[in-house]
Amino acid sequence: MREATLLEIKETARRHLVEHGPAGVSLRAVAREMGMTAPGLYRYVPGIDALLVAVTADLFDELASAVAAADAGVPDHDTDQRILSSLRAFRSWATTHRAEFAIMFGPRTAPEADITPAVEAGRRFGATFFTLFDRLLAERRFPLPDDASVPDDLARELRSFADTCGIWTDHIPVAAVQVLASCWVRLYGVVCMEVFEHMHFAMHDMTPLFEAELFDVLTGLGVRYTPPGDGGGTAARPSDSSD
Amino acid sequence: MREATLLEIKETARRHLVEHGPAGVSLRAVAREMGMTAPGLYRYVPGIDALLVAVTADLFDELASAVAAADAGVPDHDTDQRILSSLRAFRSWATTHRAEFAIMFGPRTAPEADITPAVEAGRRFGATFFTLFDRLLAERRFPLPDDASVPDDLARELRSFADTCGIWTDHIPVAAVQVLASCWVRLYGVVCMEVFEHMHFAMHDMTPLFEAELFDVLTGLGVRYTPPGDGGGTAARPSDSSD
DNA sequence: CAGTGTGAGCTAACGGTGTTCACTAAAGCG
DNA sequence: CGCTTTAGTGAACACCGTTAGCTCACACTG
Repeated sequence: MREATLLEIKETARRHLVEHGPAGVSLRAVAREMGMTAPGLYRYVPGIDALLVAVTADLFDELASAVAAADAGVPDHDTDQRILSSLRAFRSWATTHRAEFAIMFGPRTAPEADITPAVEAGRRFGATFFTLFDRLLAERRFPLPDDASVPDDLARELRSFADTCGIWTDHIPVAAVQVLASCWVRLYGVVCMEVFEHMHFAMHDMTPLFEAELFDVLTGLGVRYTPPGDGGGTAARPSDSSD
Repeated sequence: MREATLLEIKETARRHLVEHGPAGVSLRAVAREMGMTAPGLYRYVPGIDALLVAVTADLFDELASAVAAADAGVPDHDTDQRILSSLRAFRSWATTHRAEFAIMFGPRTAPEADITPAVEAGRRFGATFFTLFDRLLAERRFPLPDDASVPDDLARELRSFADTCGIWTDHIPVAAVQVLASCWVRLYGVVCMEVFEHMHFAMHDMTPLFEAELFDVLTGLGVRYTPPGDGGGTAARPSDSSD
């Protein structure tokens, strides 16, 4: 009953989000479309900001599901392909859900205090990759730099990060956490760039650049890269199969 | 006369931007603060969107100036330090001008057609780094991968990118452009992450992570990294001087 | 069954927004 | 002086978020 209405509110808001952009989501419009009036929505949601946060949280779960589905779509033992598939699913979801991605990964507007549901969902999303990375670590795919080579202040921050994200710091060296952070920053950067269209004036298709970054990142991680449509035979550089 | 008024409008808008966030910029408020009424502003600016775009364009110029100043602050011949200083200036400006950075590098809201002044200014900003990178290239600091190793589709996009940005494609191999793009994506990613505070729940000071990325990127470019406060003596890893 | 809550949803209102239109007043110019 | 251009205003329209007070239907209780 009540749950269903809240769900419908969020769904309507999300539709408005994709159709009119983040600024186009308004309580009044959502209410109108549901055959209600704006004040009625206050029975379900404490305000427009909270509604956006709730929608954002749901989106993180949806993205996590999409990534998990891609992960589950390849044989369990094939770690390489699982990672490849998961990361491509992340980008694919991002590029096909630009407005959603914008409110999830774009600049924050609300004060940090009241976005906890969203960061909670974001953490669940991150966990998808953490477990895959953990497996990579267990398989000792790449030479891990010595923990002593990571400076004290960075180590402190990385430990804090790992703790908060539920990575077992006693099992995993800080150097590994740094590698993880570095890889994530790289992929986040290229996807942000693409979705926010900051290169659109100069580069119309960002796929090759993303694939190149993916190749570099994964190679550095000891993971075998295979080009997008490939069944997994040749470990060539991105799109080299066309040469 | 007229120029001055437009300038005052943009300055007022910018102040509102930093004080109340991107959504807090309103024509009415700007006009009120200037002792005018909102419709009067339409003599100078075709609407709120265009005002934001104009402000964004100015911000790119300001950021470019800040970077250029940092660049000019070190001896001309010291390419390493110039790059280091420029990139740190970029991050420094970003972190001290979060709201401004958000509308410059965050998700786009206006259709691409009418943001040309901003992308024009953005290109001027990029040029600062292009010339430094060009110099690095001329000094043959790092082994350049073979052009044949970059896939066709990526090469096409990179050439388009280089052309639009005014990099002489006949002088510079595509592989170099790829290296440049990769480096930029990395630094953009880490700074975005910091300014948008996507890790703030888990990592409170992003300086060490940025410096670590800077170290990695520059090392890969054959540039000698020196820790922030350092005069330039030891080429240690970030913050290692404290050990 | 009568009475009493309780909660969903409404109307009205306040203050804010972007934008348009018709208008005034002043300045420049032949 | 008369005319044109231009800066700026006031009123209006259509939105927005949010609050306060209200109605009405349902459920529960004596």
